[in-house]
Amino acid sequence: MTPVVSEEYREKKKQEIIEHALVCFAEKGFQAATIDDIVKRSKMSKGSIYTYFQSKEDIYVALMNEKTEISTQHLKEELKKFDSSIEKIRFIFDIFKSQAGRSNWIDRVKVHTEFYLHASRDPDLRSLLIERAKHYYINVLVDVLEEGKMAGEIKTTTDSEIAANLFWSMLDGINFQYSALQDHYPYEDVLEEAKAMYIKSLM
Amino acid sequence: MTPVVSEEYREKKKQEIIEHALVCFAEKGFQAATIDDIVKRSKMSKGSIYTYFQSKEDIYVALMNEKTEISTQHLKEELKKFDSSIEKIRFIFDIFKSQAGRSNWIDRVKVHTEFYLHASRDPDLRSLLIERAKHYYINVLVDVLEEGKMAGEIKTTTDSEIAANLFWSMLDGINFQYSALQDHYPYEDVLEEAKAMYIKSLM
Amino acid sequence: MTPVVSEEYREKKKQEIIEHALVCFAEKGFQAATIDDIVKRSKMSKGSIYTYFQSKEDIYVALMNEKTEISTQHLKEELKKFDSSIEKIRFIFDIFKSQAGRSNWIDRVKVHTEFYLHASRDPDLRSLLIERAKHYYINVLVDVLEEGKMAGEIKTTTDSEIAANLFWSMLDGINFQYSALQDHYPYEDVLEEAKAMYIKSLM
Amino acid sequence: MTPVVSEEYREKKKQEIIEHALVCFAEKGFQAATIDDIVKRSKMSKGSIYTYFQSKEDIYVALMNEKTEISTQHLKEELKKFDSSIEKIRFIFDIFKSQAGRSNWIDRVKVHTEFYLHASRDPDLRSLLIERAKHYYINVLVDVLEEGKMAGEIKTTTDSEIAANLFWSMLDGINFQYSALQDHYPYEDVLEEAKAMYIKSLM
DNA sequence: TATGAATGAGCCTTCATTCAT
DNA sequence: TATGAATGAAGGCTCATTCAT
Repeated sequence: MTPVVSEEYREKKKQEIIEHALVCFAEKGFQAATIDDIVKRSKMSKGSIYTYFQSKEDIYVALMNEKTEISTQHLKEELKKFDSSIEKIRFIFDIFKSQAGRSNWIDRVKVHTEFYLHASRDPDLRSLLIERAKHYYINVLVDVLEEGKMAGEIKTTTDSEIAANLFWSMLDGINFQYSALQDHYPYEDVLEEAKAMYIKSLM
Repeated sequence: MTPVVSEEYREKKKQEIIEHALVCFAEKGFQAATIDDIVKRSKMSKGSIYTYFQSKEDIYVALMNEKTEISTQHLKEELKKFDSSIEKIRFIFDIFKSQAGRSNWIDRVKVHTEFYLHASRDPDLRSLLIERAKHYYINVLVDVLEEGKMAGEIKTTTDSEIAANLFWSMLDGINFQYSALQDHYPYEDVLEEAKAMYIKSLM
Repeated sequence: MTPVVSEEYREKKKQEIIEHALVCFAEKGFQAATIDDIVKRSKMSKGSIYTYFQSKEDIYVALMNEKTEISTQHLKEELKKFDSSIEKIRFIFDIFKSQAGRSNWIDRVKVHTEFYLHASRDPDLRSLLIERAKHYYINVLVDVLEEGKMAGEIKTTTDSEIAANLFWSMLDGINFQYSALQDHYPYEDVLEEAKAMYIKSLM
Repeated sequence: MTPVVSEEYREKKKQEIIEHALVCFAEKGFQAATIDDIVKRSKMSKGSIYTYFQSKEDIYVALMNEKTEISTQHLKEELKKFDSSIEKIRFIFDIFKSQAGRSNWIDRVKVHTEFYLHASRDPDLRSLLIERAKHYYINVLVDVLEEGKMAGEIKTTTDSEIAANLFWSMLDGINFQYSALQDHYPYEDVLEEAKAMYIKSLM
């Protein structure tokens, strides 16, 4: 067992690399971004990067596994603060809305989208993706919706699974368009409209 | 001096290359797919491909410029068949639904998504993309919605531009999730749900 | 035996190709110039060019074998017009001087130089080159010099072969510098100076 | 952050590549010589060569910028050793004469000639060439000649610039013929004759 | 651990030449 | 004879990864 300090150091270093890699991948795409790009950005040596990660792909996967504000883990905690299901859903939309100005939000969306594409081509990653989509994102929403049905907030004819899928698909689409069109896309307005529409459809 | 081969022959050849390229790009992604992959698939020679296209990117762009069932040009024509705005919107959802089984629909979506990502990084392509998004897709919907408002089908408080953006974003998101998760994604059900939700929100 | 007319036609065509090829080779160099360049310039088809020449190299060699104003064949005839050896030498310098303005003189020099380089690497061409240098160019001068010695115009201590070599080397060098530096090189003045110097050294 | 390898190491490596490239370029010409040829000769990896040079052309230019025994820099130093202008001129001829046996002299001349041709087609390189020809080679000779005129060694009617151009053109031509014809060319004799002729013309 | 030089497989593209029409 | 599409070998260059220091 290596000492804790060393482990912390490793973690800090990995995190640093991941952050710089995110920008590189967002800027050029995973394939087009080179290790040398990350080297330049992170001001680390090429060898160093390979002490912390086994391959470029490894950095990519680590980057996607990273905790973000919208990770389900974190999301679940946050949602506990609300009693109403509708409020919970409102809250999720608002989290996205609050990302609007964030400097690296578009970067994250781009990398996320590309990673989906990438993973859809790799059997192992694809399984992981499906697993995560199903058991994490979908389930978080399904729980909220079921809860809402029980509480009488949401009409019982709603198919939670379908509705949950629609929920995340819609957000994905909005984020994606935003990441591509940026200033030419009315991100916040569309999110607000989507929120109203989605909630209306549940009631 | 009449050309040895007809213009139609050239067009047929280009189309052939594009079709094989679509599969290759979908399978591996634009970057990872090699000209040799296209050579193998199309059973043409490498040189031949370069007689019809200037570069790999050129094939990519041609592929995206291709007329499809969902091209706005075609869409506008089709929409004229309907009187009601709501019916028009229903129709668009149904076009997508009808793609569900189509062999290369997922390929098309993947390539479309990746192209968006790709274009968002290239100033020239990006301008083209924004132009097209705005003046084609958005406007088609805006026209339908405005028409619906005039006809009293759609509530006048609707902001057509926002609603139009939401419409296409939602479809993009649904298609994207479908292309990534495939059998694990209830494409048709989600589309049906989205249709109901969207229409409800307009009334 | 094909009819004479057809042979003339072939010759005319070949000549045409050669002329366009000269410009292409001069502009880009033999290697960098492509058959397509010649196609574009000559407005013939690629296939046509290959009916008259077996290969790019073939055009190159034909181009070098072409009769020019400075070809020894032609030169010998011209020199007969002069009685004095010194006058003959003067005349040769003046031929070069008269090329100064000629539109394609620099092209010819460039192609000539490059062909020398090229031929020096190909055993067959190299033999041809040596043969031609020796038995043609050198001998023309040697004859003139020997004649001059006999006539008492040129001092008998002159080694004709060395002097002949020096003569052509000097001209080669002057032409070469001119072709490279063009307007920045005082071609005519240098030729005049060289003429004076060379003649002085013979007497 | 000290570099892992010293600057001298890098310089040594570059030099090594240049030396092998010289042979390759001389053997086949710049265009025909491939990076793989240099790889084979130098026994380095392809990637390695690209760590030290940006492109094939880059190696070519570096090769031409290299210090040689006949570089003006070096020449100027050497010429200081002589008081008499005539002696200086003699000395330059003798330097060339001393190259006669040198293993890579012919290679150098070939590459030099081809580079001139090459540079005459590239605007940037052409400017460099003209600059260098004028301000270096020509000026070295002009200085010697002017000095000689002042000292009464050289007749004052001589136009130094013309004479200087003739000087280098003549040497270029002699070297070029030698490089092409090799054993079939009486290099040393021609140089000796040229020396006598040139000096005689100055007095 | 840190560094960056070394490696070489792999890719896009070019182009001389062939050949069916 | 004329045309230009088809061919595929070959070449310059990149870049993920390794490894000696």
